[in-house]
Amino acid sequence: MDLPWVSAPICLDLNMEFLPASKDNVEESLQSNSVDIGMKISAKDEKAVLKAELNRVARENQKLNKMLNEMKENFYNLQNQVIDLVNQAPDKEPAQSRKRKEEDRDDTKPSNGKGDCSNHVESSSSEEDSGKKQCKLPKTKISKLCVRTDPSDSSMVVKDGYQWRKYGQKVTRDNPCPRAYFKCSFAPACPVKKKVQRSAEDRSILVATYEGEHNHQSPSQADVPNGPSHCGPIASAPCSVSTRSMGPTITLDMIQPMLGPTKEVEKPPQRDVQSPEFRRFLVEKMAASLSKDPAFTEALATAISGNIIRSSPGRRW
DNA sequence: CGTTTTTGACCTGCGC
DNA sequence: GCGCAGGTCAAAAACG
Repeated sequence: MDLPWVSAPICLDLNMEFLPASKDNVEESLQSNSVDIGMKISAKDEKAVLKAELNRVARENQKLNKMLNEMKENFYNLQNQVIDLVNQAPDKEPAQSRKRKEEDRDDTKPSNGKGDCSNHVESSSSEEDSGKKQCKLPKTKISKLCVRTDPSDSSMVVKDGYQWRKYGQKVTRDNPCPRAYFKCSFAPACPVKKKVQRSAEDRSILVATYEGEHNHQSPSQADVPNGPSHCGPIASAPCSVSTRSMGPTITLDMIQPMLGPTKEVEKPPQRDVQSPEFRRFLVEKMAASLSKDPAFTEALATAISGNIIRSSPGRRW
C-alpha cells in the first residue's frame, strides 16, 4: 500500500549552529553584554541581570516543552490514525493487477513533485497474475534508498556493498536526470535489480530503487562471520549519514537493514501492524515526516541546543 | 583480452 | 489500434 507519509525524501538537515556551551563561552558572552550595557554595573546589578536572563530562558524552555508535548500528542493521534488506516487498507485496496500500475504508485516517479524517497515501500508486489516478470520474480520486494551525494558528482554510484552491472540508462519524462539500471553482478543468478536516479527536486540526492532479493551474501559481508546467515530482501541498502562541509546532514533511509560495512538499520516488520516492531517503524516514519516541517525542525533545534547548554558540565543555572 | 559502460533499438504495458 | 513511456537487449566503445 502507499503510505503518504513516506512519499517524500526523509532528509533531516541539522545544520543548526549552536555554540559549544562551555562555561567560558557563556561567561564571555555575559561579560560582553555587561560591557555593552555599561561598565558601571555593579555586582548586584549583574546578579539581577543574570536572574532575569535565567527566568527568561526558563520561560522559553517551558514554552518549548509545551510545544513538544503538543507535537507528541498530535504525533500519537496521527500514529493511531495510521494504524487504523493500515488495518483497513488491505480490504479497501482495489486489486492492482498490472505491474506498471503498481510501480507508478510506489516507484520513484517524481510526477507528484515530491522527493521520491518513499523509502522502503515494502510493496510485496506479488501479484501472480501480472506479466512475465512476475513469473520470474514471483515475490519482488521493492525498497528505496536516498543517498545524499555531491551534486557535482555525476556518477550514479550508490555504495551499498554489492557489485552492480549497469545494463541501461533512460531519461524519464518527469525527471531530466537519466535513470540508470543495474543488475547485481556478484552472483550471476541474482535477480536483484537497482534503479538509480537523481531526485528532480534535489539533485544532490540519489534515489536508488531495489527490486528483488539477493540470493547470495553481500560481498562486503562475506568476511563478516557474525553477519546474518541470510540476505534479507534488499539487504544492500545503506543508511547514509553524510557530512557536508556546512554541517552534519542526516539522510534517513527508511529501508531494510543493510548488511554492509555501515551501520545496521532496523528492518520494518512486514505485516504484523500490531507488533512493537511495526509500531516503532511507524514512529520512525512519523518522526521523519515531522522532521520535514521547518517549524518543527527549528523548535527541535532550539530545544536541543537549550538542553545542551543546560546540561553542559560545570554549569549551574 | 576480458570486463564494464554506453547507447540506440526493440519490447511491453498502459491509457486514450 | 495507436502512441507514449518505461524497461531491457545487445553491439560497439572504453577501460584496465
